[in-house]
Formats: sequence, C-alpha cells, structure tokens
Amino acid sequence: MRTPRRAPRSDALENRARIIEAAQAAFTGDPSASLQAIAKAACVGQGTMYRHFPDREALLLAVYRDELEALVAAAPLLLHEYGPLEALRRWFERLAADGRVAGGASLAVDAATRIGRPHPPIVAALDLLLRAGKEAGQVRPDAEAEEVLSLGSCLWRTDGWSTDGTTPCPERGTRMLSVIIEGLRAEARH
Amino acid sequence: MRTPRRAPRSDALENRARIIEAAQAAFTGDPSASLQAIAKAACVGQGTMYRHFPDREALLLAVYRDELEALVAAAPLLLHEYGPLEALRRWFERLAADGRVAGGASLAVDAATRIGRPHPPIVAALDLLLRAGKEAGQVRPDAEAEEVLSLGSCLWRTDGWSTDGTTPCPERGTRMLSVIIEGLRAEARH
DNA sequence: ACCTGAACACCGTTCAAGT
DNA sequence: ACCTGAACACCGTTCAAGT
Repeated sequence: MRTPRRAPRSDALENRARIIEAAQAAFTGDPSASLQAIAKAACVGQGTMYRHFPDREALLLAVYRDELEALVAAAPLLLHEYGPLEALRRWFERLAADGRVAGGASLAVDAATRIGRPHPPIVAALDLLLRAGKEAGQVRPDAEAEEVLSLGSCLWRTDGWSTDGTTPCPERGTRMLSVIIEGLRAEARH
Repeated sequence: MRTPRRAPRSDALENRARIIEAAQAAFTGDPSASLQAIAKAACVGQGTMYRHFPDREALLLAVYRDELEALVAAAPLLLHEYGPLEALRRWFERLAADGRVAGGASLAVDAATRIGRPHPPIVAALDLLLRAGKEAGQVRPDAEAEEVLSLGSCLWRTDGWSTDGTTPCPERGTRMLSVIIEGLRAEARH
C-alpha cells in the first residue's frame, strides 16, 4: 500500500517553504503569533496554510524539525561522553536553554506535550537516557519518559522572569532541573 | 486613605453572585469555558461581567476562593500532624487531587502560576512547608516556593490520560510527585 | 452607580470559486 | 492539483446609551 505519491507541484513546494520561513520569523518574535498573521506574511491564502499544516503543532514541528532532530541525536552522544545522570542533566539543560531563546525548539516540545501527545522521537530520546540510567542502577526503575518530560516542561517557562522586573533568572531553571535529577536518583527510596 | 467605599448596590451584589454561580457550573463542565458564554448563562451583559472580574484569573480566584483558603489553611495543620516532607507530599497530593476533578481549585492555581503571577497566599502556604523542612534539615536549603509550585503544576495535567484510551492513570501523578519530593530532600548533594 | 448590548478587532476553520 | 479569499462561528474587550 506504499502510497506512491507523485512529486508535488513546484508552487506547492515554494509556498510550503515560504510559510515555514514566515513562521520561523513570527515565532521568534512572538511564540503565540497567529496562523492568520503568518499566512499573510507568507503571502498565502489561509486555505493554503491549512492544507500544508493542519494545525499549529504541525507547523511548529516543521519549523523546528532540524533542532528537534539535533536534540534527539544528542542523547546517545551525551551518553557516550558522560554518566547517565549527567547526560540526562545536560540533555534537559540543552532543551531548556533552547526554550529561553525566543522561539526555540522547546516551543514544539511544549505544545505537543501539553496536548498530551508528545513528539515520539523526543520521548524515545529521553527514554534512551532513562534506560541507560536504570541499567547502571543510578535512576529509579519506575521513571517513565513521558512523565519526566512533563515534569521538565516547566523549565522553559520564561514567564517567571521578573516579579522584580529585572533578571531573566536562569539559575531558577538550573535549580528546578537539579530537583528533578536528584528526584530521579535510584537511592534513598522511602 | 482607607477608601471608605459605600455599600454596593444590591443588584450589583446579585449579579456578582449569579456570575460566580454560572462560572462555577461552566468551569466544572469545561475548564476553558468562555467568559462570553458565562455572561449569557448568568443573564448579564458582557460589560457587567467585565466590571466585576477584569480578567479570567480574577473570576477563577472568586469561584474557588473557599477551596483556595482551605488549601492554605491545610498547610499548618499538616505540619502539626506529619513530618515536613510528608506534609509537603500530602499538601501537593491534595492540590493535585483537586485538579483531577473537573474544575478544581488547581485551575486557579495553574492559571495564576502560568501567568507568572502565582496566588500569593498559596505561595506563602508552600513556603511555610518548605521552611519547616529546611529547619528540620530535611529539605534542601535552596528550594524556593515559586519554583516548587511551578514544578508541581504539572501534576494536574489530566491530558496525559489515555494514549491507550483507557485509564485516568492517577499513579502517574503519584510518581511525579514522588520525584519532586525526593528531589527536594536535603541529602546526597552532588 | 450600575447595567446593557452593539461594536471592534481579532481568532481558527471551511469552502465555493478560480487557475 | 493547488491556491485564493470571502465567510462562518467564535473569542476578549470597550463604550455609548440607557435606568
């Protein structure tokens, strides 16, 4: 049933590319930019936007495809270089850092996770890290990737910035990440 | 400057009460019910709704005022009966359980926290628990209430329900809470 | 002093009509 | 086969006009 699919028309490809480009720019300016505004910026009818990307999440995945793939690829590399817990910490640190810049890939991770339908490759990457930690006896055996991802999704809430109106407070994220990592340790079950 | 404030007109009071009642019903049906629909259900013009509650969060706080106060009051009681960590666990458990029923008080906590402007009494209650834990040497000294609340706000995401389409999975929440509690312990700093 | 409801500026989504 | 853009059913928010 392979769905042979003839090559798409060239104008469709151009439109698709222009939409992604416009979305990229829009999201870095305002993570909650409207699809309507993006369509206009891309000089494309709303219907066209809709045909290519049935919803906001699909567009986010397309825009941050490369970053997401890089993040997935980073998991085994980190495991090769560090112990499981440190690899886990650095992986999340990277994801969170991505979220602190406007319009990072964590935008896509967050949207998908919040819908309750997290991006499978991301879950798989996290699962790889957790599995390695469990085999090394360093991570509690009952930790599940989806849950940990849900826990981690608070790390890139840049809203908590400035009750005082000043600093972006990156050490808050570091501290929260530290709580998660310590909480995942295999020791001291009570 | 005490703002002496004459007693409000009786029709204003009635409207206010009717709005809260309608919102209560609407939120338990659908947590993201529109203000417009609530105004209509309360037989009130949109302007009236707006006068009483300038935004969605104000309405949420009013609807769940009693539950929020009960939650705040529970903190010292739990501390009286249990050790700091167990009290902390039960406090969050209660907040999360509240979130699993449709339209619980955690709706208000969540909305406020997500805006980056968490409900101060709730933060104070959590701070009380953390402070007791630190004094007992059981909670890591760098834990901050706002951060922990932000971490905990993933506990009542009922979205992760059913990838398999079946169970409400309350043990997922228990497990995530356990990770947070263990991560807050004062031991094993690395 | 308070309420009403039309009006404004937006959303996401659909769909007949075009090429 | 793909695109366009008007149209639909909604939002939150405001504000002149009423009582």
